[in-house]
Amino acid sequence: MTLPLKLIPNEKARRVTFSKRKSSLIKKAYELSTLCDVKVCLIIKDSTNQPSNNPIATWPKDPHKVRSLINDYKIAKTTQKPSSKSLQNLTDFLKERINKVNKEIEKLCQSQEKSKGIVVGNGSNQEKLNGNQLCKFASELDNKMKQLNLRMRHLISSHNFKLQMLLQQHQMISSSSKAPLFGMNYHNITSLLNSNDYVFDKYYNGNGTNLFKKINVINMVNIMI
Amino acid sequence: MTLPLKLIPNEKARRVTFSKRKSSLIKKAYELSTLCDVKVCLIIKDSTNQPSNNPIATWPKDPHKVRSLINDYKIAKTTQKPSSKSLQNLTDFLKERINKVNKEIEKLCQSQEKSKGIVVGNGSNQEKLNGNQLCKFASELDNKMKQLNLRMRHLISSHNFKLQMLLQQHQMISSSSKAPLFGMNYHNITSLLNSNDYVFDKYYNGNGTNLFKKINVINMVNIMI
DNA sequence: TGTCCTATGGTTAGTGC
DNA sequence: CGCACTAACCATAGGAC
Repeated sequence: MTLPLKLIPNEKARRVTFSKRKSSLIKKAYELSTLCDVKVCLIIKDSTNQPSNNPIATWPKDPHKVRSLINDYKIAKTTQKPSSKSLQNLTDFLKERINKVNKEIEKLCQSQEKSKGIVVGNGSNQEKLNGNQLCKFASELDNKMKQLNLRMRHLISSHNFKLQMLLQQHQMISSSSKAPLFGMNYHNITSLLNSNDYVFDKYYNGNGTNLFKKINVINMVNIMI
Repeated sequence: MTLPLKLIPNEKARRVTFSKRKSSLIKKAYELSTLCDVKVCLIIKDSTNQPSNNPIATWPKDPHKVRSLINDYKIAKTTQKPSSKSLQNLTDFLKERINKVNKEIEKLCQSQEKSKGIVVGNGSNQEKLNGNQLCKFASELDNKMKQLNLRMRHLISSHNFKLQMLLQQHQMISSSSKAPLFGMNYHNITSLLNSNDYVFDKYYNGNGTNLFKKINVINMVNIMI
């Protein structure tokens, strides 16, 4: 009957159709995965559903498999861009990337300045905040943390990629470990890795209990860029 | 013709089938999303493909939409468990969560100890690493960073959730902002937020240039748990 | 690789219970 | 709400190009 490809107006019909088509879609995903030996992940969020039920269905149901494919996707996303640009020159590429990151930081900072949050921590009117303001502050804080989280992920993957490029380039240039790369020798790099809070010695020597107390990845990235 | 639901042995037939069924699956995902106004995300990884092409296809193609739904999924995953446990007591819930996090940390640390990395940073044999060893080290580092990244995301979202719970609980108990919550008053919380490297005053007062140099979220989380 | 074609079988909107 | 049914529609394996 070739129903038009737009939102089904009748709510009941829509829910029935959703249920049926969701099953079929999951079945098809399973078939594709089985027949062709590929990893498939399906995430369906039904925001109209009552919030008591879990509004997000996935295939596969196993969260580990979902997480695994999401990681694959993210890794592919961060590593595919350089190849598309024919990888002209490593320094040019890094410069470009640094510019991009700096612009993003600038943009983010400006958008932060525009949004007026509740002023806290300057020591004068902290005690005047009431419960409602506290909640508002919590919400604000939550948003900021999410933004920072995204930012950190980006910086971390950016840093990982750059470090790997540096070291691979280093290997290509010379088999001797003493050859300088971009003005840094191996000692510089290891110093960098061990600088400040980034304690790799404890980490690799098996004493991992203080692992998460000392890590300040942001500082590393700031040194790198 | 009811082909059996198992891997298609013929490679060419498999690729053809994969291509056809992938299109159909994407079409179905699009139809479901349009007809029923739900967010759908499809990730397909074809590992058999040659690595030159991007082996991961998604629907929608827009990475922002993919990222958005992935975030929705992660949020739902972290917040769905308490509701299933009827949210008995907040402190019990937090204790349980703390135990869980600690166990995960322990597990992670143990798995770290088992995998033998190249020993760096102890100052004795750094200079003896050659180019190959450097690359190996870079690869190791990359893996560790990925794990740390995952870990940090988890701790951050965990922290966000707990803080929000605390503040909402605080509002429920009393409209006065001076009521203590779990032995902490409002001043404690703001002190906590402003402690160490977490400089919210600069952040909120618009001087955001040093924003990313000072943040040490891990310390915050360690204080909270 | 992609497209077209076709017979076959699977999917689905609508209906009834 | 879920299940069963059915006619119409669609997906798809296989083949050809």
